[in-house]
Amino acid sequence: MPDRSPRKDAVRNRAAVLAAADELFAASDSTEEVSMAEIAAAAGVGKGTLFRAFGDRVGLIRALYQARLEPVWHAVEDGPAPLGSSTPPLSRVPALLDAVLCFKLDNRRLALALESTGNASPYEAEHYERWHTLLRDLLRQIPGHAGDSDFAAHVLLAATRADLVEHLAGHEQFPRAKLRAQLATFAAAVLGSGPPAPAA
Amino acid sequence: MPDRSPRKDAVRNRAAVLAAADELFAASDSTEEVSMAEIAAAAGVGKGTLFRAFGDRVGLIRALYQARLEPVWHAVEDGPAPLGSSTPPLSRVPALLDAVLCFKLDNRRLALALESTGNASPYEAEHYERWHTLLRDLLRQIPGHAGDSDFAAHVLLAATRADLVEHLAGHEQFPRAKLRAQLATFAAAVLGSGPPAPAA
DNA sequence: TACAAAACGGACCAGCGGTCCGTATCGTTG
DNA sequence: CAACGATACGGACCGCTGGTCCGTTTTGTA
Repeated sequence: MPDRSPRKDAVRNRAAVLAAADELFAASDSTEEVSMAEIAAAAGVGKGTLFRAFGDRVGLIRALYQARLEPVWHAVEDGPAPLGSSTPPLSRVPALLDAVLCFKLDNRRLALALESTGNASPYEAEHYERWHTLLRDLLRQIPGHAGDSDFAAHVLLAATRADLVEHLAGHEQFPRAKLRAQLATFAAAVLGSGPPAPAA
Repeated sequence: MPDRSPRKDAVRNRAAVLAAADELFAASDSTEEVSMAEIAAAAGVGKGTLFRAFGDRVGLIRALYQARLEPVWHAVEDGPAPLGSSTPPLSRVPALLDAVLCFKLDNRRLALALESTGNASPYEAEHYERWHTLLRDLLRQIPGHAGDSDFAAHVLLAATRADLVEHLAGHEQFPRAKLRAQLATFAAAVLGSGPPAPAA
């Protein structure tokens, strides 16, 4: 019996903090302006509890992010087409990119917070590595695709970066559909290294 | 006489601060760990002086960045081929991207600091807008190029983002030449032709 | 019911970016 | 050269932050 099961109040408080943080982040313009003390107060919990449960600020944000991301990952790993593994690479890649883009659109504040929290590079987070590895391996399987798949995967993912999405969708008021279409077009151009079919 | 010319000690101190900041940033792993007080001390100046000269932290970093960037801009606006405006778009675009990449490689810490300083999105900085506008207009002039030039310009620039460059060149130890070649290949694919021949 | 083990919470801390204002320097004018 | 506004200096000072500590309370088991 190496692990003890966590106590009831601990899990309740953890959930309360998660919920409070989620709400506060969603309500504020920038994540930076929500302090840990505020989150603790909103959750009806002491600061010590908050830090014991999540370690530090990034720990909290990461936990929230992972929770939101989990269903998407599930769809990618076990789900049906076009996200699931039964899809051929040439159509799965755009589907994945679209899913990532939609996720960022739906979780703007959170993604922004995670990708630009102080010092830590988003490229060292393990969820990035998962996306990158998957995408890279798919690109390798596409016959016509020239160039280095590793780098191409990085760039395609960079097209969905939270602050770029925020700039286009938020500051420049691009509608969701337009962004998705542009990303799809761009991905198509990259995938078939020759000139792509005329845009619709 | 709307402007007064600045006092001599003011300009001397400004230069001292700039030099000290430059050195400290270059010496530290992450810009975040260099405090304003340290910079002031290293420059042999009071904190007040520092803040009066640059406004705030981002002001200082931006001033440093602009100073480094100026020669590159000069080469792009008035210089000879392949960066200058006499170059045809199809070969000028890769040259510009390469110049940006090299600049980021040569100024890793600084670029990293500017692109991820706290809250401010790098997409609202005016130097970004200059690059983006130039690149977008060039893309529009390329006949075979399909898709939205505005978005494509964003993505191509995203391929040179400081933290991606840092991840690849620093953490993954990619040699400089490899990165440049990969970016060139990728850009060529986007521009609408197959893989290019040159690989110097 | 007794009693460890685990979790709580908020006073507390060091350090940050940024401000303020009494003092020192500049450079201009007679 | 003297004198005197204007300008810049510098570091004590402020509010606030993320993060820690430890006496107190809750939990669950024997």
